[in-house]
Amino acid sequence: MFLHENVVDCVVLAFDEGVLKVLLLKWKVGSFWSLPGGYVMSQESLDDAAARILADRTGLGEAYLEQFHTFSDPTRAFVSSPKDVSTVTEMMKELDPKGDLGFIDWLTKRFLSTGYLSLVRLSETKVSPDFLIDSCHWIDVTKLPPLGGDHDRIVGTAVEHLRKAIRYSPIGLSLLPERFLMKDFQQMYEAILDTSLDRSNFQRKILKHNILIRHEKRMSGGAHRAPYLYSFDHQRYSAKARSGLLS
Amino acid sequence: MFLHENVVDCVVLAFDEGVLKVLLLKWKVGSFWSLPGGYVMSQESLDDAAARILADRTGLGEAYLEQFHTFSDPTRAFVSSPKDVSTVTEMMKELDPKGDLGFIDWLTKRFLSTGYLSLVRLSETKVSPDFLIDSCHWIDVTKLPPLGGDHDRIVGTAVEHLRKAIRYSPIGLSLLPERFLMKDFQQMYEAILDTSLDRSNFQRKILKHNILIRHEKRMSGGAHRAPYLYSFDHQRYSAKARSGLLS
DNA sequence: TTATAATGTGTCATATGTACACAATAGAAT
DNA sequence: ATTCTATTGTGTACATATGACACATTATAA
Repeated sequence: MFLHENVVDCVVLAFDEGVLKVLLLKWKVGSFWSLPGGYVMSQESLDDAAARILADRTGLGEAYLEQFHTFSDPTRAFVSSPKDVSTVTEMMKELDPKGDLGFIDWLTKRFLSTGYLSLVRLSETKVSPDFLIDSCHWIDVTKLPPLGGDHDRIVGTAVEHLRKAIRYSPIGLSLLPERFLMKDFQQMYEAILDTSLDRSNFQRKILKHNILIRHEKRMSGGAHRAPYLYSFDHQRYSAKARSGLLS
Repeated sequence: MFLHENVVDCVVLAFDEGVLKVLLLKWKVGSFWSLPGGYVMSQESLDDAAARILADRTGLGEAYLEQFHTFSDPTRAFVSSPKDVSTVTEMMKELDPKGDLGFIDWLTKRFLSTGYLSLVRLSETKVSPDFLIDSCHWIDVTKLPPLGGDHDRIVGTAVEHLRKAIRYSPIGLSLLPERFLMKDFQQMYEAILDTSLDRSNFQRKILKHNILIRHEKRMSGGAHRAPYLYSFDHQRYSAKARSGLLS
């Protein structure tokens, strides 16, 4: 009846140097930037497609991964301006002389794109380019380069979704290592909520939930009192009524 | 490359007799129950498709309408059991002797279905069946009949979404008439959150936000003090930092 | 005129939020 | 060794929010 092409685009976020960073791909053709994405195959669920695409690009077998929105603007082709189309057409002659890939179609068609939010630990990823992708970069979400299509809007929606979701569950922990400092924990919340929080009140509030395990101190952090390391008590959290850690 | 069939399913909710009700369709064929839904056309956005389907079924030109999830389980065909398929096959001979509609395919294929939540005023809707639909009913969301495919899960996800969304914005007002009683307002929140709230504290909390306009009293409500009517002050709400009305 | 029942507002104990103060301490500086 | 420094952990005091309930108000029914 009405046939559509469905893709999945992954907004892969990591917490690095105190800021939220998103994994972006720089294309060989035209130096376009995009999110990691790909087709949804015939008998594949969206979740499976997203997991496959994430795994292919980052090497991660398990990671926080959640659908947040499906984008469908009929004008949302990845490349739209006539100038860009001709640039791409030219460059494609090198990469695909026989035109087997139908690459132009691919870049200029409208797709239904389902966005997935993934939260990862930067250190656990092994990102890799491929024959279409020149390089992979972790970019501060507040300093995005011009992205193809509506990918900038997709990133924005993903961050907005994260901001809401973090009130209902401690998913932010997916961004931190197994053992972390209270300072890191706080900075992670501050980066996501784009606000500053009172250090001592934050600490008291989080600890009162009783779902963090206090471990040994981390020494050699400088000429001052050494902070404790903490980890998340999954069991204790599951036992309680699930909720967010802030407000 | 990979072609899919995309549909939109609308979870249309109304507040009636103190409970949340969802608009369900009873099919002529097989007496199946389903949500109102339909195809996404070639150059149509999902939002447009949802608005079209809602308008066709309820007559509503404007209504609260928001996408909440895309369902894609490969096994999510509307009719799956062999028994149901044969029942439908038989009954289809009457409705569609020449097989023009491809109705069996339609019921047994997997679709990508994007769920939309709509909040309406029951009194403003004019629901209408059609040549495939026997009748339309408003059903208590906590007392659903067996629905085709995963439509029960879609309703559940929609209500869950509403429960979260209502914390961020006063969308619940879309369920109430222009002027309403504080009691209705409270019952609406209670129905959505599935909890009971203290009457006097609720009233004080809501009024403190200063976004309700107090009008005349509603007389003839019974042998007791008459309550005020209220309406929502959109301007004042827009001027403030947008947020939910409950904590 | 009185009774009734739902409504609007008051009160108080408790919990939570917020802004600081202050003490503790690991390592650097002397 | 001793002192200094910067960060961390905890304390305190005040404002505000929440929750449970009391009480006064009042439109209609009896």
